[in-house]
Amino acid sequence: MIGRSCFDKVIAAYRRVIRITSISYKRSHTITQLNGNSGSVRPLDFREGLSMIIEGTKIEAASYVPLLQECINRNSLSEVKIVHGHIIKTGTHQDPFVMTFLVNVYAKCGTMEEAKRVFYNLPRINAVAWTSLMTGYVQNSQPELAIHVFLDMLEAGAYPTNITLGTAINACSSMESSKLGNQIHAYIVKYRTEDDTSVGNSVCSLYSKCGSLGSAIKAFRRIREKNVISWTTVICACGENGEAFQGINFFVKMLSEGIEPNEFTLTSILSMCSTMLSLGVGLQVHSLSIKLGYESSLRIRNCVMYLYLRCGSIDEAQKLFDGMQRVSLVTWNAIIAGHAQMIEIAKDDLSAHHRGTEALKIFSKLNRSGMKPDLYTFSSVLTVCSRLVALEQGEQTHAQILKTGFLSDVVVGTALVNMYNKCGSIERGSKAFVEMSMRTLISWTSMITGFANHGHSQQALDLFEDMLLAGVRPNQITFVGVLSACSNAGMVHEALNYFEMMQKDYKIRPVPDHFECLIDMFVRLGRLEEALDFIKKMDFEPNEVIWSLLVGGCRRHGNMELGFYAAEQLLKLKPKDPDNYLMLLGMYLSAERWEDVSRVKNLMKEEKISKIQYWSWIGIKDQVYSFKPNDRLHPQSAEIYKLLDELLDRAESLGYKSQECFELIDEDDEEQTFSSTVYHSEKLAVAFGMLNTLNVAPILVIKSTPMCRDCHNFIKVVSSETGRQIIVRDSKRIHKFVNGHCSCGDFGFGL
DNA sequence: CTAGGGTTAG
Repeated sequence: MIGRSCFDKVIAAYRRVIRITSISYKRSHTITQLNGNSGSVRPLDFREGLSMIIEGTKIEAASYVPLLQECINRNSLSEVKIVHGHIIKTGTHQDPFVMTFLVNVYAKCGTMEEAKRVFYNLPRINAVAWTSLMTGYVQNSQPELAIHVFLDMLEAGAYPTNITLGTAINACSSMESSKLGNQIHAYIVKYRTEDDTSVGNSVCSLYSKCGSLGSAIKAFRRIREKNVISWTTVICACGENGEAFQGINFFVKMLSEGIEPNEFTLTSILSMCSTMLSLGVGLQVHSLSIKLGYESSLRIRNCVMYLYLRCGSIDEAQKLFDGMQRVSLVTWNAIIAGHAQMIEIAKDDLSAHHRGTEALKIFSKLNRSGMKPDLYTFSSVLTVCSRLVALEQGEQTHAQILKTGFLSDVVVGTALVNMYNKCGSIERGSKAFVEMSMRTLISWTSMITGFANHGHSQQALDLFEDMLLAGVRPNQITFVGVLSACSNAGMVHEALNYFEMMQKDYKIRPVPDHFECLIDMFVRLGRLEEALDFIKKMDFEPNEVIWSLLVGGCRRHGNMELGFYAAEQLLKLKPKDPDNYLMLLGMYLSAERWEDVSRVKNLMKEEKISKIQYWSWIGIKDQVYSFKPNDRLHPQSAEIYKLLDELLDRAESLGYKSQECFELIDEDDEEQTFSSTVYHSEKLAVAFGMLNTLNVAPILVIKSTPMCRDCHNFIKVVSSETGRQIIVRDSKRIHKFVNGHCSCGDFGFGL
């Protein structure tokens, strides 16, 4: 980074020179045009050219250009060096045109050191050469250096062309320095080159990057002869500034004026369709791009695939992916992220789980393909691991990240912290957090929430105070973590304090999530009247979660009158969460209110509540094993039940009493019946885990519905009897069983 | 001269 005084120097120098040279634009322009004309030399085929070079045959100077161009397309620095060597051998390094082009070539290959060396050895340095070096620095994310070159150029007495000015503006755009940009723009206006197409394009882009769409559109309007780049720039400006719809309008106008979009235009429009989730428009653009001959364009294919993913048509996306012969890393990343995103919105846990394992499969395919994953890949994969509670895969990914050096990236680091926390290892999560060299709001929030979910309330609150001391401003989500920490520990006083702090000090409006934490807290403490008071105080209607918390609390604390009232409210909302139907059925059943039981069942049919699936699953190595209640399909069934019966006996001798717990069982395909069962799916999965993992390894089980009280008691005893850590993540929270205790404080199970 | 597509907390 260079200081502001340097910019002032640039401006001062620029001011000096532009006064003397303002008349000479025309002349510089001709130089460009002359250089742009490569004459009537027959272009060489790449292979032909390269073999001539290897044989040492002399080739014409102008033939080097298409040859080098092909090297760029193939992104092959080694081939560039071969050609460069030949240029020197044949004495063509005296040719200013070829050598200037070589500056571009090295810049495009990302090696600015080489580009600089060629530049300083040029036989003659003209405006095009200066501009090439500047462009190189802008492209390689060193805009400050581009401005330095600009200054050198002016001091050397060279005349900036329109393209030079445009490049200087581009450097300002990358630095997001509207100040310097404005200054240069002022001179552009003064010397009336504003209506020039390439200058105007750059100015339009500058204002878009600086966040003023209005100025960007004005700059666009002032361009006399708008080309496809001008249109693309203004369309992108709309997209970048959250006005995708306006961008589409510009696109339509562009088409009606007979300007043909190119690959850039099409990809920009397609990604805007993705953000707007307008699959229909996007597909029309896709067929337009096929008509225009871009059917095999990888970039357009990536965009269309991403469009499908965003709009939830994952199968279409997968089909497109499978049909692509050539893919880029972005293609892989998009399909992995797409599957990861589908985990959230999947209809049921089993299909969500399927999405996740699919994503991990694609990731290992990517690794086998020889392409190197990057920080985007790793962030997505870690997210998938955390959602699947796939600790082993997460550890492997962690190792791979260490090897490839992406751990220094703050997003990857945050995803890693989150993965360990979600997979039950708060120790490694907090270790990874401490080791981060930089933390964002999201990192802090993730760790606070991690502590809260693991029942480490005090640590969550301490960390929150650290965060404030570090000068990071909490947001709504941070406070959800803080309040849930208070709620889990029953810290009423602290909860109310933080709730007030959030509103008064940080001006954050409470959302339902915040109230849910508070109401949950009062309900757990059996302070049902206070919970009800709080509900009355909210400035929005109580939602499904809030009523269901109240119903659950009333059942637990035996306040049936309030319980039935809350249940009525819940029924009125026609809940979406299958767990709530289960809870209501349980309540009415134990109260022997048969009419209400059938009322709930009818509502379930009416609302098309999918069958409640009591699946549990466990991942061992790369395989995932799933279990239904009383599952006997598994090949190891005999061993599983034998171990389970042994454990039940041992537990009973220690005072564990099996309790009747109800789950809805699928007896035939049509009807769900209510029945009690000892062999709940989580018991089976835990036993299976014991049989198939090392004695020291923690057992990780996921369950699609809340754990019941019986399984919770049983697994507590098992954890102390066997000395194994057992982690069950159910649909509500994480339960970490260690030495007979659960991190949820025994308030976190279902019925 | 446009420089596009993919990531983290709930």
